[in-house]
Amino acid sequence: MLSQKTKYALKALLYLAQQDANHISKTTDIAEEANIPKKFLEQILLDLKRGHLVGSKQGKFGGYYLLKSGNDITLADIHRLFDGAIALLPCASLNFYERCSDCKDEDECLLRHGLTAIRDETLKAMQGITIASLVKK
Amino acid sequence: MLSQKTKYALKALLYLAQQDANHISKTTDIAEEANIPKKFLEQILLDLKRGHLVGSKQGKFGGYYLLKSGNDITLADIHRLFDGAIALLPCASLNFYERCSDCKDEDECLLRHGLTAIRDETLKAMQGITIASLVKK
DNA sequence: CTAAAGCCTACTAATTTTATAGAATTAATT
DNA sequence: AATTAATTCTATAAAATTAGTAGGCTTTAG
Repeated sequence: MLSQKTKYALKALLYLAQQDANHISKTTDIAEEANIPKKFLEQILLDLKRGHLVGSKQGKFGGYYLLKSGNDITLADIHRLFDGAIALLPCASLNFYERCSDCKDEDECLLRHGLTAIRDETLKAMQGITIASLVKK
Repeated sequence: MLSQKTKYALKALLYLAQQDANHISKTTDIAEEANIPKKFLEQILLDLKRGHLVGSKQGKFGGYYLLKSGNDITLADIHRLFDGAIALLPCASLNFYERCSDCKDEDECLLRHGLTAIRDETLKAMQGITIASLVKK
């Protein structure tokens, strides 16, 4: 399951994607429209900024806007930014690889292979879902 | 990502699937072979029993054994038993449906549809992985 | 100078996860 | 009947994660 944070991030991105080009959205407006606690959303938008998915303008009349086209922001990107690995085990992850602490011999592990296959399929599916595709509904 | 509990459950089931027919395995043996804390494994095996995936024999020379063929135990089953929903949001779940607390109107939600599609694909993939398929490697 | 916005850090409360402990129960063997 | 070795059950605890809050700082338009 997605964390609240990831869900909120998706909702915020959907909001931004539905605005006119060059429109800048205030945190307050996104929070109200998408029903997200404002202070929590602030942090999420900052994370999205650090992830180079949105840009911001500071000061009065500032706010946030999409940096990339909605077609170029996939569910996989957002999942990785907030919830981390897409694979079911760290040892099967491309971007967040780690050994399992309890694993005696990774090459002999019966789980890894199957879970790597799952990762490939899930990843492909997640890369097929973009902010733009969600807006189109 | 899978929880430790789910991973341990998978490892325990793999162990059981590799034993001779009618063999009964002690918790201690599974724990040692699969590198799982014994007391934690006890609880997991009980959960597997309550989930009707394994059977047990009590008393001296007791232990656990698979109730179903390894072909009939899928990754989806185990995920649902320990980690719950396979869908990314509760509102997109078949077996663990719940409304999102922050959702204004579920029918209008842009997220649900895409996430339902993901669930279908992930579920299909997870149902394709069985204990038997993992053992075959 | 002021108002209104984003930026940043720290903290907190609740929940979940990952175990551990110990007693009760069951069953085979002596 | 006693012993031994196993599962079963309930409670507890420590650690990590999640979700959210608080408050001050910085930036920019007017």
